[in-house]
Formats: sequence, C-alpha cells, structure tokens
Amino acid sequence: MDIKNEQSMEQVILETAERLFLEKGFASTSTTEIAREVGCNQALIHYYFRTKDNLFNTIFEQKFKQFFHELFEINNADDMTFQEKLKHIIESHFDLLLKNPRLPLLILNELSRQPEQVAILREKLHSFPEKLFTKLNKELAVEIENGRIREINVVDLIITTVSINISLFVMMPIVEKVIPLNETQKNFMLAHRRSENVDFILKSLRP
Amino acid sequence: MDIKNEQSMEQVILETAERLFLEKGFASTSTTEIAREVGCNQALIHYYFRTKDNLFNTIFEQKFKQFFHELFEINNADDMTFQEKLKHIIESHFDLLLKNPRLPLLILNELSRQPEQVAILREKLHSFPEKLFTKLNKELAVEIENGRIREINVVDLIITTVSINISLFVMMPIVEKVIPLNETQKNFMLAHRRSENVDFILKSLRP
DNA sequence: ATTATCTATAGATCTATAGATAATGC
DNA sequence: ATTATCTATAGATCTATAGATAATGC
Repeated sequence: MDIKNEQSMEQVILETAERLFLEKGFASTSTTEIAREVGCNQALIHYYFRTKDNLFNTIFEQKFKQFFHELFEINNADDMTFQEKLKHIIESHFDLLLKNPRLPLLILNELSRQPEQVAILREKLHSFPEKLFTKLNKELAVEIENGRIREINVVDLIITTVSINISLFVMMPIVEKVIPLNETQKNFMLAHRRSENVDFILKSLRP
Repeated sequence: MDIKNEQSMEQVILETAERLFLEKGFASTSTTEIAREVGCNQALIHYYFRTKDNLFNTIFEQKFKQFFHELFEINNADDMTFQEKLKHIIESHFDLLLKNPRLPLLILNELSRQPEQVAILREKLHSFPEKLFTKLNKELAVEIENGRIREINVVDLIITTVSINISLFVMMPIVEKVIPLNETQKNFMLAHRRSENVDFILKSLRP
C-alpha cells in the first residue's frame, strides 16, 4: 500500500478494510490488521472512523446500496420478448455477482449477526423491490395467459433464479480449494455456468 | 442447562458449543461464552478439549461427516423411474437440510477460514462423491438416449439442484427478520419450496 | 487414587482514547 | 491554526495453563 500519495489515507483505509471484511468477515478482521495492511498505526483507523463498527457499517451499507441499486437498474428494451428480458435479467444479475463475488456471503453472515441492520437496509431500498416484483408479475401473467410460459408464481421464480446465481459464488472459494483452477479454467467455468443458469430456468418455464 | 445429571458434562459442552458455533460461527463464539451457557467455568472447556480449535474441529468434522454420509446414503428403489428417483433425491436432500439448517453457512464460512481443512474433509468422504456421480451419470445418459430427458451435463444438474435447495436455508435467517413468520407460516413456506424445487427441476429436464 | 471441577492468573490480543508531534493550509 | 499521524496506554476480552479442591470409583 504505497499509493498513499495518490489516494487519501481515508480512502486507502476504506479500500483495505473492505477487502479484509469481504475476505474474513467482521469478527475475524481487527483494526490492528487493517492498520498493518494499510501501513499506518492502528489509532488512525479510529481517528477517521471512531469505531470498528462504524467503519464496517460505512463500507457495508455502501456496498449493499450500490449492489441493490445496480440490481434494480437492470432494464431491458421494450422490443424484447419476455424470454429475452428474463435472460437479460439473469445474466445481468450474474455479472453483478461476478463484480462482487464475496458480497453475498458477507451479507448473509453480517445480517444474521446484527439483525437490527436488516430493517435499516430494507428502508434504503425504498419501494424498488415491490416495483420490480409488480412489473415482473404483470408481464409473467400475460405470458402464462397466452400459453408461452407454464404456470408459476413470480416469487418462486425470483427465489429460484437468485438461488442458482448466488450459490455459485458462495461455493466458489471452497471449490477452488478442492480443485485448483487457473484463470482460464475459472473463466471458462463461470461463463459456462452463466449460460447454463439461463438455460436451466428458461427450459423449466416452457409450457 | 440443568440436565447435567442426565448427560455427561463433556456431552453438554459439545452440544452447547455446537449450538453456538452454528449460530454465530467460530470467531464470534468464545470459550467463555460456551462455559457461561453450559453453566460451568471456562477452564473446564479446556480440560476436556484442550483448545478452542480442537473443540470446534471435533464438532465440525462430526457434523460434516454425518451430513455427507446421510446425503450419500439416500438410495432409491429399483422400480422407480428416473424422475421418481430424482424427486426422491431432491426431497431427501431438502429434508437433510431441514434437519441441519445452519450447517451450510457454517461450512461455507469455516472452510474459507481454514482451507487446509478442505483436503482433510475431502478425504473423509472417500469415493462416495465419485460413486454417486458415476451412477447418476450413467442413468442420466440412458434417459437422454431414450429421449425422456433433455440433453444436460450431470455436474450442472447436481450444482443446480444443490444450489436451489441450499440457498433457501442460508437465506432463511434473514428472510425471517424481514418478514417474521410464525411456526405454521414457516412450515407452509418450507413445504411449498420443497415441492417447488422438485417441480422446477423436473420441468426443466423435460425433453 | 483418579478424575472432574474450580479459582486464579499469565500473556496475548483487541478496541478505543489521550496527548505528543509532524504536516498542511492560511 | 488546523488537520493528520504517531506513541503510549487503559481497560476489556479471550485462550490456555497451573495448582487447589471436590467428587468418584476402587
């Protein structure tokens, strides 16, 4: 971390802490370790962020908001068929996870750790989830009505889609330890699963 | 914990530690807290298990082995169709997760924490994974050959199945914080997802 | 006698703050 | 002057062990 000149120290602390929290979680990351990795003394972490909790929540909320805003911003052209739209959503969701591969596990862990955070974060999403839900539900109903898609509940479809995409990333760190993959193999595997996930879901939705 | 008379103290420690480790993970559970919950002094934990690591690994390996042995013991009658067998596997996997709802997240976390454990645990599974894989692959090939199931790779099928089942349980603690569910509602939801998961997969496999 | 349980404590963290010193912006 | 960085340290854990005492099995 010798880029101190380029970026502000506060920024370096944020980025280093983010990396460590994502790698090891809140409890296993100490401010001492963050300072060591940053290359400053431990008091400086507290000078900027007062408490470890505060530092964590700053990073966590930022990542959380950014992730979900990007997720809800996935939009698709009007001239697409429903299948094409769905494909686009699943792939964009996958790509977003690709950019934030360790975020899902962190979210799962830390929201169990501090349940009171759940309500706060839920607030920050405003009514985006409902809007997406309603829109998708309406479009899905039309497709089912017209016999282009089999009968299915929109909530079930969303849960299953999110499940399939997320699982890959929460399992990935372990898979890589059982079967070491080089960069090419890993990219190949991810690209394969990306298209497989879309395929699996679209095939299931056939009437 | 006043059942000390019934069970041995060692057993009470094991069970309490298991509960806490599953709830909060390794790092956030102290031997002090375990002792407090057990109702003994903290030195006793170390008298029986010497180190916290040792206590954790004892419990973790036991749960891990038990879980995977039960998983690989799922067997099905010979007079079942492939679809029926698959249904049975998915439902049994789901039921096993229902009995161990917090185990997946613990495994995901702790195997990332101590990668060296991965190889050791992999050993303990012997050749069960390969056997299941080979058997399923053979049966799948026959079904595809005979046009009863669409073309699909057995590894992809396994990954997707495991993903759909596991995700529900890793997300459950958070879902319950966003939407508080009473026992009945929760059971209903789980039963619904159980059949939905089977349905989703079988529908996708149609030729 | 042996085994189980307790008290007490060493030694290693870890978080957080007070107060000193260095760097920076007028 | 103000802001950033450092040194030093308090106080709270936490893990692990030594050594005392109580309980148990011959």
